[in-house]
Amino acid sequence: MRYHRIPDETIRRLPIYLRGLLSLSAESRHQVSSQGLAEFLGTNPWQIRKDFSYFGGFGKRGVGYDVGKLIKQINRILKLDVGHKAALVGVGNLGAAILSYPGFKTYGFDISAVFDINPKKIGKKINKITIENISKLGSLKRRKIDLGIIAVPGEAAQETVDALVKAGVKGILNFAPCYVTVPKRVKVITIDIALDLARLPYYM
Amino acid sequence: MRYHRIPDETIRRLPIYLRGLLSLSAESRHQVSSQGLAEFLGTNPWQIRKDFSYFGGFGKRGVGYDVGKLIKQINRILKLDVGHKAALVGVGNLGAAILSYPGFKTYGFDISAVFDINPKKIGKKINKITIENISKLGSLKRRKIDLGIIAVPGEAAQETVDALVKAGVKGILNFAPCYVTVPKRVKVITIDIALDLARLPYYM
DNA sequence: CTATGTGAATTTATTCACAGCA
DNA sequence: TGCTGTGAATAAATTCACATAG
Repeated sequence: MRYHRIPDETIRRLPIYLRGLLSLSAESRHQVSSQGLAEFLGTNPWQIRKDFSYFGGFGKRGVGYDVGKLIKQINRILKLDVGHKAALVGVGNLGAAILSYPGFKTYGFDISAVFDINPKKIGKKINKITIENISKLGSLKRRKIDLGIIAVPGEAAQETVDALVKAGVKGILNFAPCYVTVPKRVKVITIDIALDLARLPYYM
Repeated sequence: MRYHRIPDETIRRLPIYLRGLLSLSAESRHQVSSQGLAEFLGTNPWQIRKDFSYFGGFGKRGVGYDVGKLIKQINRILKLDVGHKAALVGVGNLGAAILSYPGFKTYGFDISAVFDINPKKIGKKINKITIENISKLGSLKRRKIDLGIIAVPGEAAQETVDALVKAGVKGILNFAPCYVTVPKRVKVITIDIALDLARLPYYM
C-alpha cells in the first residue's frame, strides 16, 4: 500500500464501522464481508473497502474481515485503545442525560469528573460522582483528564471553553449551540441536536 | 441565476447559518456581510456567498445581507416557516433531556405528544405533556403529527421506526445508536452523540 | 469603492472495474 | 472461485478571481 492522506470523511465513518462491528461481535459474528457489513450499516461495499484500504490490508481475499481484529485496528487508529478520561461541565437536563448515556464507555470513555456553577448542585452526587465547583477546573491536569464535555447555556460556552483550555484539555465536545474559538492545538467538535432536526422538513 | 442542483452540504449548513443569524438578530444586528457572518460562525465568506447564491440574490452588493430577510428566506427554504409537530418516543434520560431542550422551538418545532412502553410511566406528566402508551401511535395522523423523535434502546429502534412509519410520519430523528430501514418516502436522520466523541482522540 | 454573485479552477470524495491473492 | 485492495474515472464540493451592481 502506498502512502495516502486519510480523508476526513473516512475518519468520520470509522466510529460508525466500529459501532456496527461491535454489534456483530455481540451477536457472535466473527467474520464479515464488505458486502455484509455494508448491508448492516446501510452503506456500500466499495466505500468500506476503500476506507479500510487507507490503513493497509485488514481482510482476507476470498473470505472477508475478522470482526475482532477489525475492532482492535479501528480502536487503535482512533486512539480509543488507551482509554480517555473526560470532564463534564454543566449538569442541567442535557448534562444529566449525557452522564447516564451508556454509549460513551463503549468507546473507552470515562466521565470521571462533573462540574457546575450552581451552588445548590455543588457537593451533590449524580451517578456516584460528586458535582464540583466549576472554579476547580484547574485540577484536571493533575487528574489526567484531557477531554471536556460542555453542556452549558450558549452564553456561557466560550468562557467554559477558555477555562477548559487553560486546564489543559486537548479535545472538547461542545453541546452548546454556538461556535467557540480555541487555540489550534485543541480540537472542538460541536453537536447541536436541533440543527439536525432543522434540516429534516426540507427532505420530507 | 441559472439552475443548480443544491448540494447536500449546503442544506446541512443552512441551519448553522440560521442559528447564527438568529443570534445576530437577538443582538439587534440588522445587517451583516458574508465576511462578518463567516467570522461569527467560524467559516469563510466564499462558502456563505456560494451557498446563498444557489437560491438567488439574497444580498445587496456593496452593502451585505439583511439579517431579518435572510432568516425568513432560510426558514422558507428549509420549510420551517410552517411549523411542525413532533412525537417523542421513549422517555428515559435522553428522552427527558430532549423534551426540555429549548433548541427545538427555535426552529418552529413543537413536541406535542410523548410515548413510552413502560406502564409505570404511562399516564404521568412530563413538561405538561401526558405520557401515552406506545400502542396509541396510530393517533398521530389524526393529530397532524408528521415527525417522530426516537429515544429508545437500540434493540427497540427498528420496531419503533416501523410503528412510526405505519402511523404516517414523514421524517424521523433517531437517537438510537443503530441503522434503521424505512421506505424511501420517509427521511431518517440518526444522531449518536458518542460517535462524535469517538473521533475526537484521533485529532488530539 | 465595497461586497455580492458566479463561472472556472482546484481540491476532495465517491464509484467503478478489475488485478491479485487466499 | 470469491472477495479484497486499489489505481483510474467520475462526481461533488470548495476555493478562487473577478465582473457586476448598489
